Order: sequence, then structure tokens, then C-alpha cells
Amino acid sequence: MDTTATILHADLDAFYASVEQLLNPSLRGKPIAVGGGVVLAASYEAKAFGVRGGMPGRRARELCPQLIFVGGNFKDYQRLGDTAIKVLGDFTPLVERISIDEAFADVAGCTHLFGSPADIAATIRHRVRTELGLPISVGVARTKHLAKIASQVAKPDGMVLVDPKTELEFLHDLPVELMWGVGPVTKAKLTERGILTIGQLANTPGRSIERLLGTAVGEKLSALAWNRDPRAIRTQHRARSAGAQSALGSKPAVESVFKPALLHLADRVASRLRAKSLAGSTVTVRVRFADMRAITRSMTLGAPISATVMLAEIAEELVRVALTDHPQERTITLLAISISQLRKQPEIQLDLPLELPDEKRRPGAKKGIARWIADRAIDTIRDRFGRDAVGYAATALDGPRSVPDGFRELAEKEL
DNA sequence: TCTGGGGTCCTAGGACCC
DNA sequence: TCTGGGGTCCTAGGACCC
Repeated sequence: MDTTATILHADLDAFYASVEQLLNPSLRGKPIAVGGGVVLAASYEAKAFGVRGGMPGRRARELCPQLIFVGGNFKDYQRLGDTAIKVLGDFTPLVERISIDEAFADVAGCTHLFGSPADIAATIRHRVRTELGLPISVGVARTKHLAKIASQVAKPDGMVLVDPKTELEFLHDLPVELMWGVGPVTKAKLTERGILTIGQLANTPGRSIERLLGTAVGEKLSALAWNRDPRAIRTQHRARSAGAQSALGSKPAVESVFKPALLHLADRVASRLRAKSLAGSTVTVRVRFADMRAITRSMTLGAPISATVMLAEIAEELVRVALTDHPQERTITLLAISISQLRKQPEIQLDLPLELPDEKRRPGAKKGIARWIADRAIDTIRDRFGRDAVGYAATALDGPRSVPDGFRELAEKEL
């Protein structure tokens, strides 16, 4: 077994909020939240009041009346996030980025050049601070899981090295929710059994944990609690699905509402697929009702698709099925489209619409070629003049958007 | 004026095949 | 008049992560 701690986990602190405080010095030292209807990020000054990401803006204001809301400078988040992660790349090519503000790196192969992993971590922190003006915390350990936990413990603006000789001592005093894979539901189940720390979890019989949480989760958490984490750094990721969703407020569950909304979502998803020469064959829709319960309906096609209108029509049919199954629901609050079973689809897309299994039911399917050509034309115009230059007339959204498009684009993973 | 948006993985039942 | 057993895919739901 590798006995040296060479895995780094670097995590920018309160990232969006820190960028805002960097760009606007008058915000420094003050409780700020990025977002509006919902808090996308909170500064440490705001976190001290209990403000958290994902929280409704109104709730945040209740907790912290002097909270300052700032609009998001999404281009700057992307730019500064990219620049910070590139600093890791100056030490090793073995960098695994897991979000806009977070990455793993394995520095085993470059210590002869740059010093110990702890030295490298210190240099990274110093460079990000001086060159970008942003705080970043780094965990250094023998495994990814431990490095990730270490960076959380190091926050804000710190560095923690987990000595391979004392890993379990470090791990076992920490609360279970610091483990990767323990969210609110699992934490509640563990708490009910009196299991609050990772050490207590480790010392509970595996069979008992698996009964409580299911086989897969139980096995995974037991392994993590004993620090058996075999995951390697993965520099390449291939997306398995692509999707888009939109919270609607409260809207009647009728076609005149869901049809234009689905066209808009299909447009977002399909144009992203085409930009990467991808197509997918399983279409899933999600419908959320007034009480926040959500249902999904999906369909697997005989051939992958990437045409906007094709995707929109299939999604409409699935939403109709979903609503027919729940006739008592009169109000919908969210619609989502996701497409999976993605495949590379270079130039042969012209053939695809003709192969659709439901062609018989829909004699107009031959329009597929015309649609595909129209999609490509729209993609081209957007490439030159921007996303809003041209689109489907029916997709114009009424009312304010809950989240700016800039944030949507940030959240999109590379396909 | 309740509760964003983009993803991954797991489970369980049923269909279908050999 | 009894009803195997393994494998794979599809569908729906749910937990979790950033």
C-alpha cells in the first residue's frame, strides 16, 4: 500500500461570495449572499448567521437582516475558477476537477521538483491568494476521501495534512456527515441509532449498517469509515446524461403551460448535445407538483436523437402520460428534461429521424431532416451572435426567471 | 412569497431471453 | 398442472453531491 500522503484536495472558500468581495472591496468583511430568490453562495460573515447555499432568500434575510444580496458575475466565477484550478496543473497533470471551485491532484510524481506535498499545498495556497486574491483550503492525505475531509476541516483558508500513521485517529472523532455520501437522510438514520461519529460508524457491525442503509451504501460507508478508499484520480470524465429543469412557481397543469416550457428545456439540452456531437436514446421527464412530490416518466428510443423538436415532442408525450397518471394534480411547480444513453454521433445524424420507432404513429417524422437542418442553422447563428440571437418563438419565457442563465451555464458539466 | 439547477449512482420490480 | 435459474434491459423512485 502507498504509505505517503500525496493526494491534494483544493477547495476555494465560499467561492462566489469571495469573488464578489474581491471585485467590490466595499463588500469585504460584510455578510453577503450571491443570488436572490435562492442563495447560491454565502460569505463567511453571512454563514455566521446561519445563511447557507440553497436557502430561500427570504429565509436568509430573516436570519441576517443586514445581509447584502449581490448579482452574480458569472463570467468572473468561471474565469477565476479556471485560473485557480490551472495552478494545480502547474505541478502535475494528474488533476481531477469535480466542480467549478474544487479539484483533486496527485503530486506523487513531482515532489522531487517542488518539495513535499505539504510544501506544494502551501505554494498553491500562496499563489491563489497572491495571484488571484482568493482564499483556498487544501487537504493533503493518502486517499481522496481523506483529502476531501481534510480540506473541509481546514476551512476557512487553511491547510490540513493527514499523517498516514494517524489516519484513523483523525477520522474517527469527526461527525458522520463529513463523509462523502452521508446526506440528511442517512445522517438522520444513523443518529437514530446513536451513531454520530465516523468512529462509531466504523465500530458498528457491517451487517447492521447494511440493514439500516442498504447494501451498497452500507458497504461504501463502512469502507470509508475504515479508510479503505481505492478511488484513483480520474482526469477524464464522460458525461452520462444531460438535462435542464425549470421551477415554474405554481402553474396549472395544462398543455398551454407545459408545451412552451418543454420546448425551451429541449432547446437547451439538445443544443448542448449537438455542440458536442452527442445524441441520446433515453428521454426522462420530471414533473413536480404543488406539494413538492416529483414523479418521472421515461422512454427509451430505438435510436439516439439530438434534434430539439424531436426531444420536445417526446417530452410532451411523457408529461401527458405523467399528468394522466395523476389526474387529481392540478398544479405543477417544476418541469425537467434529461437525456441519457449518450453516444457520439458524428455525421450520420441525417439518417436518424427516419429510424424513430414511432414513425408510424407520427407520419410527419420525415420532417426530421428539415428540423435537423434548422437546428444546425440556429446553432450556427448562436455561435456567431449569441444564444438570444435566434430561437423558437414559443420558447420565450413569461415572467422573471428564478435563476439567471449565467448560473445555469456554470452548473453545466462538460459533456 | 416556501424550497434552484446540473449531475451521479443505487434499488427494486418486471419484461424478456436462453 | 407445474412453474427453474441466470442475465440484461427498462422504468420509477430516491439519496446525494456541487
